[in-house]
Amino acid sequence: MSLPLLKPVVTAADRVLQELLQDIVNGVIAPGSKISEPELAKRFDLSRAPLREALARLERCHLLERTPNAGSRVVKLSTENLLSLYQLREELEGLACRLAATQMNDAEIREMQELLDQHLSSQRVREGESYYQEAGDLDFHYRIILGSKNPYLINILTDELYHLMRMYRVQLGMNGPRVSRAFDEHKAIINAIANRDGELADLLMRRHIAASRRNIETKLRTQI
Amino acid sequence: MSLPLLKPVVTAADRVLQELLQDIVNGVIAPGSKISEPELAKRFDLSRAPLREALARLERCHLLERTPNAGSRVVKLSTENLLSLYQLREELEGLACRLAATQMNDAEIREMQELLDQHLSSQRVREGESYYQEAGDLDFHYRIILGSKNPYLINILTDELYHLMRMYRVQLGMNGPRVSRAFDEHKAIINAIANRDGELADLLMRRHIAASRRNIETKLRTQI
DNA sequence: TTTAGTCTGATTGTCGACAATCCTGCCTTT
DNA sequence: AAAGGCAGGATTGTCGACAATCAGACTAAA
Repeated sequence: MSLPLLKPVVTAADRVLQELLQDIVNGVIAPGSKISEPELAKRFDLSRAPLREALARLERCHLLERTPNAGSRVVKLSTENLLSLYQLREELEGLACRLAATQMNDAEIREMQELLDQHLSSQRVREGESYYQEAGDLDFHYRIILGSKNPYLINILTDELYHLMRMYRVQLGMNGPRVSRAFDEHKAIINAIANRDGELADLLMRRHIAASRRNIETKLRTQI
Repeated sequence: MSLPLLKPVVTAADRVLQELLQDIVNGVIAPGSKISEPELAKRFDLSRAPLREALARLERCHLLERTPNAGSRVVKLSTENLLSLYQLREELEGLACRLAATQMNDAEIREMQELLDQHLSSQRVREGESYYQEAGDLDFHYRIILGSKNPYLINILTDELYHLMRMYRVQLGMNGPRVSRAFDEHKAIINAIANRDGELADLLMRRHIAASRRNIETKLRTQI
């Protein structure tokens, strides 16, 4: 269940980035709250230089908003932005599917099919255990994105939009059902890719994401 | 002919960012060459802190590649990457058109139509003067992107991919013809948006960008 | 009472120096 | 002669302090 989404951690800025990322995505640092550089520097016991480096990268992920001479704030979640995010995702992941249908080799496709079967069985065993389901879904999307072999597309989806989407899912409590549905949809998408039918894979992925969007939208309507 | 693509310049990091951006896009700093932080700091007469801030932003634009403890290099131009870039652009600007067709208000659309007429007449006067043509094209695309009203889409196209595309255009000498063609295509796209026909605007924009890609591809084949 | 201005405190931006890491060339060893 | 290890030098990452800027409270005038 390896999600190599995390960049290599070698520098101090990398470490504090990981911690901040987790805290923001999980809502430990509340949306809309102000970021105090001196305070965080003290908390992580390092100077402001690597901290600022980390903040810059968080801004790149749309998790922070920085204004010159005024500091950083954690982004606020809104229905409008969620909609904008999903509009983009439908388009980009659809494109990823179309490209993956021609760019992935047979071994990669077979590996994904096996992976999906694994997820299915493990999911049946641990009914309702949402972590694995979540990780499985992420892994599925992640592999298709990589399969597109388009470096800019990969960068946008896995580096710049991914964590913001996670933030929405986590903070709106998206552990819920829609499990078996999602598995079937994943299976259909992989089959289309295995048949080298990029058009169909594109269409199915758009529907899959649209369904996910509607799911999260209803959740959002009842919560906020 | 205002292209408000440049963020407000208030800090020292902003200034050096602008200079570096220009030098990299124009090839003054050669593609593939290594960036020396001490050297640049001396050249711009400031410390390494704001310089590193600028480098981080250039990395975000895909103009630099940084590896931990090894420094930064200017990206190299390649046919594969150019293709990947245009694949993304077709998809994203197509989406921008579809959204703009419903999101732009009548005043914004009328303004764009007038702007296009201005460009056409000024272009007829200054035949072959490529700067205005270039600026006109950029302005056209820019306004449609903004018209989508999707903040993430806007950020990706105007902040993260825009300068890299400029780099390809400049360094491959894309001043050339394809002027009148482009104007007609622009006109058709705006008309589709004015008719609130997002599907058509999407299609036309994809074709427009595909034509531009083929144009730049032949240029690239003869040059490299 | 409202508004404009000022002053203070805190925060961000920048600086120069130190520590840690990596690359290069040379030397040793097989 | 080739491969591996070992300094030496240079570069990047990090630190603590200073300067510039901003937010908010307070005062004073209309």
